[in-house]
Amino acid sequence: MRDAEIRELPGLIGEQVRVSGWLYNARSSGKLRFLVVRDGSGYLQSVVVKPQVSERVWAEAERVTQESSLHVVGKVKEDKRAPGGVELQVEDLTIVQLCPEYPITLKEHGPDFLLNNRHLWLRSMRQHAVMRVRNELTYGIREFFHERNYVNIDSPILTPAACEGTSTLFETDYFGEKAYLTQSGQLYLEPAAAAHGKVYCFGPTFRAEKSKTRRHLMEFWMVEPEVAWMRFDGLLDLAEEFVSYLVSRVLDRCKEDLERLERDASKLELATRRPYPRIDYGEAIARLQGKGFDVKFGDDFGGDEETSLADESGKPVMITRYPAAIKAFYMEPDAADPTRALAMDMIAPEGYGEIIGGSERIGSYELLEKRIAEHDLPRDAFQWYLDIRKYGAFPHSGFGMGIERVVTWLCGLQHLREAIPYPRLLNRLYP
RNA sequence: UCCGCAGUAGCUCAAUGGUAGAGCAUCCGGCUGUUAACCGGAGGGUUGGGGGUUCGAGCCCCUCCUGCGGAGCCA
Repeated sequence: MRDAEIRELPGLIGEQVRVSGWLYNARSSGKLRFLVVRDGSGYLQSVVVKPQVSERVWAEAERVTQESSLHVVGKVKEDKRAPGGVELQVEDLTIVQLCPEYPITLKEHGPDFLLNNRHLWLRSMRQHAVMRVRNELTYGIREFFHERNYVNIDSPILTPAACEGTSTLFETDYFGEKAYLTQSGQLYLEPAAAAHGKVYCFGPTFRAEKSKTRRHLMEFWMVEPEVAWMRFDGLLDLAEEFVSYLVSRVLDRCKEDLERLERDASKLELATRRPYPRIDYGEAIARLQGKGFDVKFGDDFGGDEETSLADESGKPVMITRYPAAIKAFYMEPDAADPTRALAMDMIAPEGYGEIIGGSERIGSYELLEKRIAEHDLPRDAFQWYLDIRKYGAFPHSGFGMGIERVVTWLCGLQHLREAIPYPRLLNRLYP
């Protein structure tokens, strides 16, 4: 007899194994009991037949409750009637801990209840599938960059000042000084690009905006590549290659999870095919006006406008060359029209919104100094950032991608809060 | 911060201003192939808090609290 994970069982037909896990669900039919056991690697229908087991084992099978931890021992059997085609003919059953009435049933629950029980909700089949997709995505991100010789540079979480000066920051005490939780690693990445050429950071990001929409979290994860000598066109190519790689990878390796989530994979397959549409900001405004949206040149896009633009092709779309006035201070102006910034947003289809924001960065010391003044930013706090233009200035570009937004899109979720293990939302810091 | 919706059993939801109910979960009983199994029975309620209108309020009015969705802002 050997210990086995449920994932291995199709290769162990006829063998006697012990599986350790939790009771997902139980169904009964008189002298037959079907115990569905999950162990993290899969779900296993275990069949207990009364005349074939001891009285003790039968009694245990009758009293075991949902989410009790247990060991089941038995022979692995092929059976078309079992979900997954494999089941366990139970010979022995040991309850490790009998679980009292479990709050989360297999029926519907509301979001408030589920979020208060997030530590238990993670065990549910859908949440399990989402976390596996997230895991594949984050591993794929690191592999994508590592294979292309990027160096991972971790940016600090505690920072002395606003990175962009716009969003609200979480403030904390740093031995008597004010410190803030980072809202982007980018500014710290640019110096590292001068050291290593191609770099990326990947970590948590904090925004104290009082946003209450399905597209916002107070704490979320962002991956930010930054590349020396890369110009705007190269950035668009990189973003497109990156996203199409990740979608292909998840489609390839998370088939079962996407099926459990009832995600329509054919819609994601569109995003594996390059190129993605690239729409100039001015053209985007014109198209939206043609569809009757009340937008004018100089406006930023709302959720409905983004959805409309991305749904034209069903692929992610890149909106390029935004007016400099509505973008961040560090973005390089377009040489052909300095009122425009070499900025790009990538919008996911099906209403999932902006997943990437990026730009070519300002290369000139004088221009950056001017922009810092125009935005009323404290110059002293940015001296080190200006230094990058003082000591060997170079063109460079980068973008940031929000992990939870991508997970939400890939999994076809309704809310960003399901895409992170422990979501931090407005007025919600538990568990 | 602003706008809208909601709060009834552990959970999801019903209930014309007139005796608070159902499904699931729990407990008891039945069933040798169940697939969120099914069938029968039982227990389970300060209807979010406070105030008001009324013979009578889960329902109408005021207020506060909590949650949800959206705007703004962004990934």
